[in-house]
Amino acid sequence: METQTTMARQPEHAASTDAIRVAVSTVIFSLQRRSGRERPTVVIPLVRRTRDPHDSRWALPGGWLGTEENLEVAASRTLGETTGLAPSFLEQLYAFGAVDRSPSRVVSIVYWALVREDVSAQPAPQNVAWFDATALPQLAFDHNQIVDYALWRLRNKVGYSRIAHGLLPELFTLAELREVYEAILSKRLDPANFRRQVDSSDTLIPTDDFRTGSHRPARLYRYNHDVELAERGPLPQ
Amino acid sequence: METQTTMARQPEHAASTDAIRVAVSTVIFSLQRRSGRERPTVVIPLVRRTRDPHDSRWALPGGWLGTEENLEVAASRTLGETTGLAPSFLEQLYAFGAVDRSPSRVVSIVYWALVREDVSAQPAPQNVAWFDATALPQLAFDHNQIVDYALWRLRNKVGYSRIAHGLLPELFTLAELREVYEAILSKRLDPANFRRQVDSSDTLIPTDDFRTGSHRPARLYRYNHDVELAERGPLPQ
DNA sequence: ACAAAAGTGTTGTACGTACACCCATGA
DNA sequence: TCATGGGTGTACGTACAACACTTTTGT
Repeated sequence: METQTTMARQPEHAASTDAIRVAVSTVIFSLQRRSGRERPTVVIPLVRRTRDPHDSRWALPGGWLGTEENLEVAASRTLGETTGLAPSFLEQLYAFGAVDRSPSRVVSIVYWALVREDVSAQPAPQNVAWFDATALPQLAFDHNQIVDYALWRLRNKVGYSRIAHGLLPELFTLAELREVYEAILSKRLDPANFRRQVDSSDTLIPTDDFRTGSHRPARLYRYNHDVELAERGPLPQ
Repeated sequence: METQTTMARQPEHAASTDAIRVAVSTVIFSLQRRSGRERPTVVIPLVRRTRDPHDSRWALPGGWLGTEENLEVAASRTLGETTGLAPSFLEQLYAFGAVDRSPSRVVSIVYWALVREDVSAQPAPQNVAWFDATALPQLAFDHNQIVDYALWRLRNKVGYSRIAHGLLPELFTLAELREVYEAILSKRLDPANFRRQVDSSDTLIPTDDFRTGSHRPARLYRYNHDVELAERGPLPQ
């Protein structure tokens, strides 16, 4: 039979794969506030391309997978090269491999990450700029679709995990945490109910410090690192 | 600066990727009942390898990604070669790319699929056998971990989507549908509450036929194809 | 008539939402 | 003292689990 002969051919001979290359890219989410106390915006860093195809278009940070490099390591590497710091969250998003997504055949393993708010305030390297994630220009390749999908995952995950903490610095007020949720979900949340929800979930440790501002001081909280930002299931590593 | 030069190198020159090959594999779930009216078991088909590495071990169906072949097409192809039929559900699971998962460097894009119960009752091709998904032997490569992850996704998704319908034939009783949930989740469900839950969700169309057996006949239902088995988000295609 | 599955009704608890209300501070 | 955000109390509605109960068949 033809069938099982074909199937038994697992990874030991490389028939006609010569032209397929593997890249790793990362959608990196962070927060920015225009002026000091404004509501935050979800932003992502993009890299301006300096060659064809799509010369001078903005693209996701990424690069070729190294022969001796694990996928997640490659994602961390490009992430570090772009933001200069380590992410508070990093997860595989999807593998994009449509034949026509690039002139040559490229399969892109895309990751998505969160970096804390203070990080994206650092000066960005040349050719790197931060954009409002909901108002992007036309990007290179299929990167607009990729960002849309990453945003969808972010919004989803915010609903059933504590992932939003990954965008905040060590200490934060409940209002600041709520504003993160509001920025991601694009809707206002009831402060009273929000408070009860989060502090009935054992993820916050109250401190004795307060953020003093224009009104009644707000208590500062710290994230309880005993609970994971998000359950990842039985994935290796 | 070194940084942006590195990052701007997107997919136009193929430095040191020669040794990385791309495979596509699929975890295929179906149901089997030992005798006619027994409780169903979740089963998956495996292929016995006939070469090194891992000669004679069981492995997931899969093969090399064709140069002109989209990822999902490759998954469908290997799925058809194994089961002989089309899946009722097919979704990307994860990209596995650890350096040490195979003697040579292989990145496997893994899909998972559901095929209806009646399909897996057909005689399997030579070298293909169906196994209880919760009691597998030691498989080739990292395939045990992959199946564990696929099972986790299946159990998760069963909680928030109508995916279980994808394992049943066109017509089924509520008890049969409930048994699918019970087999996947490994726990018993209250028949009364289960009934209300599913038929308040607009996914079932009652027919005028009944399944007659040893007791009171049960109404047969049909799946309402207007509602998707599972929401996939803004993914391309 | 009886066993067993099909199918209905009822109740309690948990949780999210809406919103009224008090508290503490800067200006 | 007033405006405003911080923080508490309470009431309502929906969703789900538990379980008692009725219906309908085969034997």
